[in-house]
Amino acid sequence: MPSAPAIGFERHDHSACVRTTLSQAEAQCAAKGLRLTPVRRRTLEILLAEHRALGAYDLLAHLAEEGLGAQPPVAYRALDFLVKAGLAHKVEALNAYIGCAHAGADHAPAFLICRGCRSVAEAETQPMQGRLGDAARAAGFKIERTVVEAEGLCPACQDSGA
Amino acid sequence: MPSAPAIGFERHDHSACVRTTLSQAEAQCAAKGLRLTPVRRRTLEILLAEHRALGAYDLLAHLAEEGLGAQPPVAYRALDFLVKAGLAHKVEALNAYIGCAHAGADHAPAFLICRGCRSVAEAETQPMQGRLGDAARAAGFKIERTVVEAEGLCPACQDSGA
DNA sequence: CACTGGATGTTATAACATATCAATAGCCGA
DNA sequence: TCGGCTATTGATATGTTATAACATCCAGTG
Repeated sequence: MPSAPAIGFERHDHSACVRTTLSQAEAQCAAKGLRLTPVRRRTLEILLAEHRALGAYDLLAHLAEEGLGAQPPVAYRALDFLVKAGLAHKVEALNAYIGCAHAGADHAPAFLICRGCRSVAEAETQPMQGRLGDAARAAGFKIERTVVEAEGLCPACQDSGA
Repeated sequence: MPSAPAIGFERHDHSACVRTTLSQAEAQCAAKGLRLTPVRRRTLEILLAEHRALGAYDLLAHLAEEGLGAQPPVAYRALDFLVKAGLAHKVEALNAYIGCAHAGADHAPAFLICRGCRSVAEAETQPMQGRLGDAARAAGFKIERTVVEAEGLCPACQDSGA
């Protein structure tokens, strides 16, 4: 079983990881016959570049600056597309959105959310394992999607005496 | 380690479970020096009686009917109190609130959310166990609160051909 | 070309949540 | 009992997140 550790809180070369992920996204969309249109592509790029959870209206502000649309549906449509395509996720605890750090297969993400700096690290879960899976089996419940999020403090914010 | 299975999707005697939970809540508040005022008590009663996730404004409509206040802050204050006291929970995936099924100690709830009938079952998790705990330890992340929710179909809604 | 389906543009509104300030009620020590 | 503190409530306004509804455009296909 492959392990997918959080890659979240270390510094790294954003511009490189954005480029890589973006080209992977293009390849995937091409392969699946999905259209990564300018708004959608730019939306993903913004999410990846920020590397943190962004509200739909924050995103919309970015898009509006660039003449890519100024009404809420523009942002929500792009986000819906990316989420459905597995290229972004919604962080429910924040009502915010984040670019997927593991572009690729369908997966059940889990998030570590720092309340200090609002950065978010993505890990993987196995939904049917653990307590939630036990409860679902016991109840005869059929899981279609899972939300697994932890709020707390990242190492940096623990140090800076939060 | 005590097991706390979901009690969610079976029929049972609501009025009895509401009464019981409510009197437990009163006892707890008395013990901790918290004030279970009329609005708060009635809010909890409504949540327990519904036995499903209720939006803040749905709740507010109930309260308004009874002359307990008609402005949003009334509902949100009551909900905040109950959530902080561990007597209710917020279901993040629904932006909705539910009475706690295990009135009592601090706990990390997990929810099974039926998209068919919007009923919600509550189970328990152990935050630091499983993948999320692994990821947190690996990242040096300090978990303060967890959100664990599964969306899908309850047995009844699976049968009724959803 | 004409048709079809997805994507976009636009307006409006629904749904969820909080800031702020004034008034009141319960509590506790002097 | 008085005074002062704090929690609670009342009320208005506003901020934030999300979707409904409908028109238009545009690319690919028969």
